Amino acid sequence: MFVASVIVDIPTQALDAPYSYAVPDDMAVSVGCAVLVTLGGRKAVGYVAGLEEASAAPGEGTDLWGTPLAVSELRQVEAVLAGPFFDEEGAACARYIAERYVAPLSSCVRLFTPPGAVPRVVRGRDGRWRLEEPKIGEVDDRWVTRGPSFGEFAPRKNAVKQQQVLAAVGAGDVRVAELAREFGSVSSTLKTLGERGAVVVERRRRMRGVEIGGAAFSGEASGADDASVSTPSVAALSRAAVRPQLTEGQVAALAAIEEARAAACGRVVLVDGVTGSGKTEVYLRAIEAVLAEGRCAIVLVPEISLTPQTVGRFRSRFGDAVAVMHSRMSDGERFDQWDFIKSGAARVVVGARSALFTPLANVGLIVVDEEHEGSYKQDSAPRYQARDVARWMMARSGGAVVLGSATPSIEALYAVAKDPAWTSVALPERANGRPLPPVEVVDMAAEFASGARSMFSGRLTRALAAELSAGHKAVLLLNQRGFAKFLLCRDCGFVPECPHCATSLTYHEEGCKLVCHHCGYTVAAPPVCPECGSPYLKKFGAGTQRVESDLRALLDGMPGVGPEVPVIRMDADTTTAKGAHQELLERFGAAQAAVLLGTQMIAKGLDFDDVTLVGVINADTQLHLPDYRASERTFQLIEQVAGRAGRAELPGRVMVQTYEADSVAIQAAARYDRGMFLRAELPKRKLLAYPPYVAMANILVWGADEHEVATEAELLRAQLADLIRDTVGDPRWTVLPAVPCTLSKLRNTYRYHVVVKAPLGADISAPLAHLFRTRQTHPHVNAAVDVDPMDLL
DNA sequence: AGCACGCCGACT
DNA sequence: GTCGGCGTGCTC
Repeated sequence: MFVASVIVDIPTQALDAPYSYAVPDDMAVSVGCAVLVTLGGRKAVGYVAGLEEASAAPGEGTDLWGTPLAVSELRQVEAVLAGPFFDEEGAACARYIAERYVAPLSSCVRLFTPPGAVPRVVRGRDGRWRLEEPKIGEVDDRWVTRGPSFGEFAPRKNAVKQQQVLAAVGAGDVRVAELAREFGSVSSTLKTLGERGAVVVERRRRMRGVEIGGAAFSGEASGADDASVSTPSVAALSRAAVRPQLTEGQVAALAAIEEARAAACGRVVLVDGVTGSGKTEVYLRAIEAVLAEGRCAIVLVPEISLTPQTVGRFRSRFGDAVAVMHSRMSDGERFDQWDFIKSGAARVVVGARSALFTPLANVGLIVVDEEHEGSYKQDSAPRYQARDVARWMMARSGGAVVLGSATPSIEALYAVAKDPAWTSVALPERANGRPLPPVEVVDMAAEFASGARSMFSGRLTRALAAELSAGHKAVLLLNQRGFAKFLLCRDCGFVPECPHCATSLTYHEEGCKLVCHHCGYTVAAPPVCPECGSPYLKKFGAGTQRVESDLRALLDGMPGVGPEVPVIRMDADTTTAKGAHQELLERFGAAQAAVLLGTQMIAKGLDFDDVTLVGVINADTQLHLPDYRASERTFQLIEQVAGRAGRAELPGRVMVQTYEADSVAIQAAARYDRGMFLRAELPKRKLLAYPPYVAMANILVWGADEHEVATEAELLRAQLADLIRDTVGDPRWTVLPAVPCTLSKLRNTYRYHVVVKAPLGADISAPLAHLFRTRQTHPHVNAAVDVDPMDLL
């Protein structure tokens, strides 16, 4: 008799612990399976997190918390519904994430299941509980192949369709759907041919989002240099594609990675390489070595840089052994990739943070590219940091972690300095030997003082003219945060705000509307001030649309440039459609001289040889965000965007327009001087007790009634302070007062927060987990913990 | 979350 | 004397 620890899939704090169920002897259950159980008076889906032989002490078992239970009194697992989705290691990982990030166990377990592939328990209109079939499953295509008498069968002269079909099949297997598309209805033709034995129609598993026989990336229009590779065998890997000569730095990086892998204890190698230094080639070689040992590898990439080009680089080296996993894929596509990985045919998974949880066996290396990126932190429960989970996984399974970045996070740099398990290797030079482009800082305050009113400084204008007239390309970054256009009454200072969020509304030229960028609330722009009736409502700031039209006007009047030079705008508005992102980039790539104007999304990953000028229109807008990471982000942004210029033969240049020309973040970025930045930033962090010098957590409290929210936040603060005093008793722990968040109101909910700090290395999660497990939940006010928060907004 | 158990007011 | 309001509390 076995006892199963089941995590019930009901998202409630009160049920968020494993429950024990007896497994009938004739039932085949393994860890990771979805099962049907009865809980209270209802049926529920649960996941098996552990299996134990009914204990030696007769009639007794224990749950994961050690509570003894009489086996004879346990309810039975009623059915196995699906899976297994994970193994013992996966179950341990879910438990780790639940504890570390103070998240519901059920939400952590769900990380491992492909969405839509598990049946759900729902209540019918008759009030009864019943099982609803999964919406997602495998799909088949019908294929036509040559039959035993394919060669002999000769259709009659007037049987045109038969001839067409036979010709098509002769060139290779085809799908029935494809034949039908080309030749119209083919069902009777296929029936006849099938009866004669000329063809055979069979069902084959279809892999959604993957073109047949090839390795094209799905979800986007096919990439410019799409992989045309279909060599699956790992034996063939070493002879695949172009293998460039390695630089000295790359050789050193590989050696460090090999050493870390040999140690087999979750060591971390930070590949600290400037843009274009060939970090990807290092990853590829390291993965080759991992595969040669019979182990597998995961490559994590930030959501936005997961493009066909990125995937193509891995496919061209590892062929069909590459699986892809990211959030823009449909549930069907994810299911197919998940199943493909489960089958054991995939050896490398490339994907966003969720790729950590695919059923890839025997992972020996996890690469986290652009390690500093914020998208590795999930912003809903479980709020895990993929970089840190990767490290936990590799420590458990005896693998290694490779972090790559041109602008490593301060946390990573600190760990390299302090933790012997971390090493770093610098790739200080671009692989092609080109120098990094010089960065000029343009002091916009000085420009303004000298009478210039354009958002394009004289120097940027001259640089644009020079580069574009020479047939080169330019990339202009508009740092939208805090720069969007808003209305301001010159008489009373009134700024229209969103009624649901504590933010000013953004003015949109198109349709003369005011739009909230958080909740989408839209109103017509008022002709006069709603507060005082003044007609002097001034439009402040500049959105991408306005910058685009100003830039257009500027280029049109520019000698040697003119209207033929396209301006391609890339922001949230122009990239909503599926594939629009890719299409815009292709247009930019195909053009002669052109300007790409965009928001943050253009800062990384794009790689065009003929970009010679990068301009940052407004470098300092996010410098003013009230967040402790503001300087770090500004520094990183400038360094990243500068790397877009001069990647090939043509030399590049970078211009950074700013009103804070003297700020350290900007000056240091302009000199590519990380040391200078850190020497200014680290003492501030230390003095104010921010990471990397402390462990930090943020308790978010939100609800519809501001007073209730404030009261609950204060209650939590007091409870936590007491708990820490009683259980930890370390005066270095601090619980800051409950205060409104910077975004104090969002989508009609009021938001407060409580910041907790603990000494480095302390288990900051423990008291938080204890508090959240035992506290009485408030009926109208929600609370959530964010451990290692990315920001405190 | 959902359901039972439970202890007080208006109905057959 | 019973039906039913929804206020705590438990669910392997």
